[in-house]
Amino acid sequence: MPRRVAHLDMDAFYASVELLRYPQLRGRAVVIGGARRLADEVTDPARLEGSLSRIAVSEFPRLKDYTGRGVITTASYEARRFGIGSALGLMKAARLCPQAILLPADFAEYRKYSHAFKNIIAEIAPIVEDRGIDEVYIDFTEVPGGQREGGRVLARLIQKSIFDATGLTCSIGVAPNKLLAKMASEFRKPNGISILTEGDLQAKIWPLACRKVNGIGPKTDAELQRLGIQTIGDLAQRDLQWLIDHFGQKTGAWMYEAARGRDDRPVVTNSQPVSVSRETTFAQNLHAQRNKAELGAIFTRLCQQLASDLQTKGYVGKTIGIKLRYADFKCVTREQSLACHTADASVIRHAAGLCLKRISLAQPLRLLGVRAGALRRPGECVAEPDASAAAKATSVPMTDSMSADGQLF
DNA sequence: TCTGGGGTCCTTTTCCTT
DNA sequence: TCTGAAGGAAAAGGACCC
Repeated sequence: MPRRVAHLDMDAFYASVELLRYPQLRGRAVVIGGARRLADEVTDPARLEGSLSRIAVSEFPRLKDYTGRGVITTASYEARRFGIGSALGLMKAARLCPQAILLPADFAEYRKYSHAFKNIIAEIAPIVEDRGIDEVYIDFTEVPGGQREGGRVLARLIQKSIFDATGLTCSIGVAPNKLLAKMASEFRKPNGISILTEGDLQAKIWPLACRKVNGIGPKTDAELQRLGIQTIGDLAQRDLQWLIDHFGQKTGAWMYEAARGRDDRPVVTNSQPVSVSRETTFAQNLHAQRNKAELGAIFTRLCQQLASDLQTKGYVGKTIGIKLRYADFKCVTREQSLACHTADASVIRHAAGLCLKRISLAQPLRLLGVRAGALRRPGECVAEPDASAAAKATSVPMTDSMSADGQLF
């Protein structure tokens, strides 16, 4: 039986969920962004007493009225026509479409819908791989009807079931593997189905830009273009050794296979997290000396949130790291392994503090983050006889950014 | 004029041990 | 006792994705 893998992508997921809540905004340019201040305005408890659908369109905040840091998380299709899309700065977006309605992101609500649509899929086709809040891979191979019309019949059933239950639309690509299914799901958006077979490679995949391959980002694409490679077909013309010489063993070999539409990764139904982190960008840049108290409070809060996340998810971490972004956007990270796994806020705070002592804090900061890696379930944690890690944790190189009492903030 | 937050994976560098 | 090579683990950084 030929392998059939589907990639399902919800259409403008966050924006669509918001439109279910605010149907009066249908047909309007709506963007969702990191608008902390606006969260209070729109979700004002007094306002929530009435029906959300009765709030007049004129009452919603506009992009042009927003001042502050942040980027667009996502945009409705109407807003996308103005050139607005994910990761665009809010200030720039405001110039492109000042009248666009700006809503704060409500992740709790999106997660609710995410669970709902994934449960619907799992009832129809049990082998489902989670790829974030609005995407999944589905193995159609053994599912009854999964082979009919190359998978179109089953894809149609899933689309309809999701729409009937949630009012949301999605786009589905079905192909011999995940790599091609992912590309196929982009072909017809929104609410489309695309079927790809191995025979479609040259006609439908090779003319596409290399950037369409999931895994080729802006940097790799720029390098490929510099080498005269524009399309996936161009990439397929290069031999294996040439690609390895230019992009390294792993990436080169992967590109070689990808250009030929080959990908044998399975659809993985249960995956364990590798790390958990919390980070925050400050409303204004902060300075280690001038804003010591504020930074210290933020740092402690991040550690507490991280500990709480670990406990909620049922993990303990052994590697604690921090991330710092300076005003010039340069990023540094430091991490260190503990003698034993932990989900304790004070242990995390202490280890993260030691990491921080190894970084120069002369420049103003715009972001601070804390991370826990090498995760295990608490029961799996065993005491380790090796004391070297514990010893290492106390012998941290000092920098001149450390104050006399050993505390930074 | 800007550029979020939460992840994964890979490569390179550094450090430690033998 | 010192030095250097080799290998592995940990750390750092970067690319990429949603």
